[in-house]
Amino acid sequence: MKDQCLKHNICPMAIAHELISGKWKILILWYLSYQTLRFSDIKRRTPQITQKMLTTQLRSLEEDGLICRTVYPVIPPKVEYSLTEIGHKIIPVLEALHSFGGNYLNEKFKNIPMDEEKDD
Amino acid sequence: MKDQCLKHNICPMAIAHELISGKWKILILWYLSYQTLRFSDIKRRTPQITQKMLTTQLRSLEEDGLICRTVYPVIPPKVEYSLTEIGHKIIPVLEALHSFGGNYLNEKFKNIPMDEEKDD
DNA sequence: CCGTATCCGAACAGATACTG
DNA sequence: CAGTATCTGTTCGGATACGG
Repeated sequence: MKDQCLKHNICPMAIAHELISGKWKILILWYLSYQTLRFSDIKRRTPQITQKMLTTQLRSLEEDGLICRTVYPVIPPKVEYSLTEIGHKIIPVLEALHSFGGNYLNEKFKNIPMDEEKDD
Repeated sequence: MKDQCLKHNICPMAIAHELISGKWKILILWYLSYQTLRFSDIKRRTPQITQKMLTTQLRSLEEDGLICRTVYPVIPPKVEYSLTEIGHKIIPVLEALHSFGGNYLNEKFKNIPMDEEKDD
C-alpha cells in the first residue's frame, strides 16, 4: 500500500523528503552509517528522544527498507540495527547535510563569541 | 531568540535537519536552486500546496537566512524569491537527495512494470 | 498578485505505566 | 533490554473568507 503511494509519487525529491522527514530519522541514520547499534546505544546517543519515539522511528525506517532489525533470542533481549544496502546509499545525503550544518553554524555565529566553552 | 536556540544546538545534523524539515522546504529550495521565482511560479510548480502553507514555508526559510525575498512596489504586486549565499550552500544536499530518491525508486520498483507511461 | 486571519480536524509527540 | 498501551497536550496543515 505504501509502495503504491511511492510508485505514483513521481518526484525523487518528494520521495527522499518523505524518507528522512521523521523527527529523528536523520540522526539515527547518521549513527548507523558508522556502525551497527543496539536499541539502547541509539537511545543513549539521543538524550531527548523517548523510548516510544525511538521505536516509532526505527519501525518506520525499517518499513521503508533503509535499516535492518536483527533480534537475538537471548535473555536479556538484544536487538541490533544497521543500514541496508539501500540505506547505505543515503550516506552522501547525510554527509552533505552534516557539512552544510557546519557551514551554517559558522556563518551564523562567526561574529558571536562563545560564552560557554564547556558544553561537553 | 531563534539564533540563541541554534547557538546552543551543538549538532550540525540537528541544525541541518531543522532547516529542511518543513513539509515543502526541500522542494522550494530545489526550485530556487535553478532560478529566482515569483510566489505564483512556486505555487504553480507545487500543485498540492495551499497559499497559506507556501507563505509559511517561505517565511520560515527567509527567517533562517536560506532564501531572500524581494518585493517590487508595483501594481499588481510582484515578489521574487531566490537563494541567499548560505542558501546556495545547501545545493549539494539537494543534489544528493535527488540522486538518492532516484536510486530508491529504481531499487524499489525495478521489478514492477509501469502501467502508465504518460505522466507528463 | 500576494498575501493575512480564523476555525477546525488530524497527525505528532510527551508522560507514564506495564510486559516478556 | 526492548519494547507496548493509553492518555493527553501540542503542533501541523487544510478550507475558507477577506484585504492591500
